Amino acid sequence: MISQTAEYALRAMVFLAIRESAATGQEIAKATQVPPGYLSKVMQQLAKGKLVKSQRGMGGGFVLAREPEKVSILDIVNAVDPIEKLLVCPLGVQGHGLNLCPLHKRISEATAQVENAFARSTLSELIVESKNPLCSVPLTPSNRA
Amino acid sequence: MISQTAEYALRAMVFLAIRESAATGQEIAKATQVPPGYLSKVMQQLAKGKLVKSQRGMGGGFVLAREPEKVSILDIVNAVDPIEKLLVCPLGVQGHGLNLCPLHKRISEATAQVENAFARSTLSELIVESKNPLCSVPLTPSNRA
DNA sequence: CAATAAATGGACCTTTATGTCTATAATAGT
DNA sequence: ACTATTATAGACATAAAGGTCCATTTATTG
Repeated sequence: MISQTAEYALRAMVFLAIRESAATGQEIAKATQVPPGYLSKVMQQLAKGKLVKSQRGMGGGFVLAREPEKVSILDIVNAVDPIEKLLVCPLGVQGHGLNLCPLHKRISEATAQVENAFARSTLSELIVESKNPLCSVPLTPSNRA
Repeated sequence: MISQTAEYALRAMVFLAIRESAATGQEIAKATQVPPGYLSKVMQQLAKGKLVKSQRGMGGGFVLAREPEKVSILDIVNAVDPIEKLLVCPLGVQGHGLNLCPLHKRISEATAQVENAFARSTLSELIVESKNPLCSVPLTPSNRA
């Protein structure tokens, strides 16, 4: 459904939202169980997508760039791994602009459904909704603010 | 949304449904614009999934194993590339059996939506619904029955 | 039986996604 | 100014998906 990379990005964002203060890559990686080296790549993409702000040096790390209410799941997924849209017929056939054949219309509709669902969910919903945000990632002394 | 392989499988099945008689791998590959060598792999998977019947030798090829009304898009996708279900928390956390955290619940729900949408569409719908099935794949002399 | 036409199975190659490692650049504290 | 800490960038490695090729098997026809 979504790529591994998108999963990682979502976990990291949820973690930052829970935490409400800067966290280093190491901390995020540990808490979210993402390979540290790879996480840094993902965080870079999130930074480029203006979803987090990064700060180097001591006391630095990553912080959300916006309120959790204003970040959708779709924003996050798109930042690292844009959902491809299928606006063009995968066969080489020209001439039916947006008039996709029934097969591709079905696929396109399913994609749109997912996009809408993801666009409607905000980061804030993901943390207030349960006592178990992020599958109970523990806020240990090392990753608590 | 769906893998390349699943796309290929769907195209091949639509083609067979339109055609209503046996077609060889070559014919299907040409009509659906799938690399012939790869298509044969895909067809094998469809055969193992009992969606098509295969026949070797002269006059052989592939035929649908069931009426197009009784084959769903989901059947086809599952035959070649099962949608992974996310029933287990991707973090290592034990203990919340089906009680996924909000994040994973969202992803899981989106997956379920797509599955339902695909389960509801049948192959027959894909061919009767328009004059342009399969993005106007032409039935040339070489691929017509 | 021989020849041809097809699918099957397996080995192999290529590309993309995922993951690792290291050197560099920026920042803060001393 | 120096050192420690942190993100950044890029090279590299591994795994998975996509794709090619060929020998083998099964079937049909003459």
